Amino acid sequence: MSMVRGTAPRELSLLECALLALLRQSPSSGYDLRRLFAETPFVHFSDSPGAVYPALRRLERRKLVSSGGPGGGRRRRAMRLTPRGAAALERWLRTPVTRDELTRPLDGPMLRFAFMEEVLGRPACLTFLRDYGARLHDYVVELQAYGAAHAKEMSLSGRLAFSSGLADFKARERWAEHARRAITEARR
Amino acid sequence: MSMVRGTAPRELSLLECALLALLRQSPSSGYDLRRLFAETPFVHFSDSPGAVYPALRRLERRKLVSSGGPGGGRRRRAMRLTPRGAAALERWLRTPVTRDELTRPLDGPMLRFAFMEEVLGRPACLTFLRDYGARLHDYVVELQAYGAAHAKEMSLSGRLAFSSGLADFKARERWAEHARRAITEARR
DNA sequence: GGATACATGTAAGATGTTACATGATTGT
DNA sequence: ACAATCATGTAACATCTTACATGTATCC
Repeated sequence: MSMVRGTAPRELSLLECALLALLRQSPSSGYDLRRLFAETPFVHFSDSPGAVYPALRRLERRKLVSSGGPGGGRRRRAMRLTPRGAAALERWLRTPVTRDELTRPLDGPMLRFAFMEEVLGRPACLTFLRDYGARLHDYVVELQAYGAAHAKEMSLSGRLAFSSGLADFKARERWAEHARRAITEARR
Repeated sequence: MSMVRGTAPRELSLLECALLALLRQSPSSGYDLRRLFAETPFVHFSDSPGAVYPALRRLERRKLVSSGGPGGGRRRRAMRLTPRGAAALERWLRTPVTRDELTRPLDGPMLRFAFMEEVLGRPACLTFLRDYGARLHDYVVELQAYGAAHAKEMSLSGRLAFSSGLADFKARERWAEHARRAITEARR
């Protein structure tokens, strides 16, 4: 029963929206998009075939993207935006920000840390923070290398979004250092 | 290779790990946990019954949590950690941080912004950033109020994790301001 | 006894994961 | 012809979402 979803202009998933945006930049095959997701540390989506190909078929079914022909066999099929797809992309981009979009679940490391003191004690927290900080540093270096190599190809807003992600990780690296001091200096 | 998922010590989901940690703090019913998720802006998981109750049943099936009796009817069933559950919690907390745990998908607003200039142009970016900044500010205020009210009940590592989340949103608010200046001052 | 809040759960559907299957193209 | 790589897709499974169904306790 119930209907509701399954009929009308069901909302697009983030992955589907990202695919629309990427296809607007240049027509691409599912394989191209998977490689992009696998190689780009920035636009981070799954490169698994079971995610990308079904998403493309959903967009095609809604006539938001299309390849030229029906594409039999297993030949490469570059998809491109249709006018309806371009309109859907614009609508999505104009969506105002809601509070719910801001709230994100804690990531794994931070969730572990939040419960760590009570279960493992402060020495374990210090060990964890040293490890976490080192990984964050590695990743910041990796991101900076990517940014240096690819900034030229990005739009201004793309570069700014990238710099926001980079700043997030740098800030968290500083936080890890701060947290170590706070734990070291805490009495009791 | 292989590993076959579906047989052995399948990995616990983040939600399941969070449930273990919360049940260690105090035995709770599914309803308690749902309310906690609904009311806490910090440990952000879904409060939907279709997520929480099945997760508890999975943990119970693995003998990581248990209520006293079989709990017939629809009476309240407070679940608590078993020794196995406590061991699983400790194992999870000791998991070292991997690179994959650091990479997170862009959230909705930032993903939209990354593609915005090319499709909608710079004036739309400025409008978006003003809106985004205002929402971020509202949320920072909300988080600070929560922190002021609940810091006393948190452990040191819990407070530090909370402060990390708060710092993330403050940093993004500053970023939005920076991005507006960068776009305003950009030539062309 | 009846309303309301408490409390647990299921059903249908969407999406994502990993592992596998298979067709097409290219280089030797 | 054969192998390697490119390219698309499916199958089985797990989890989460929304909407619904149902039982229990409490208050008047």
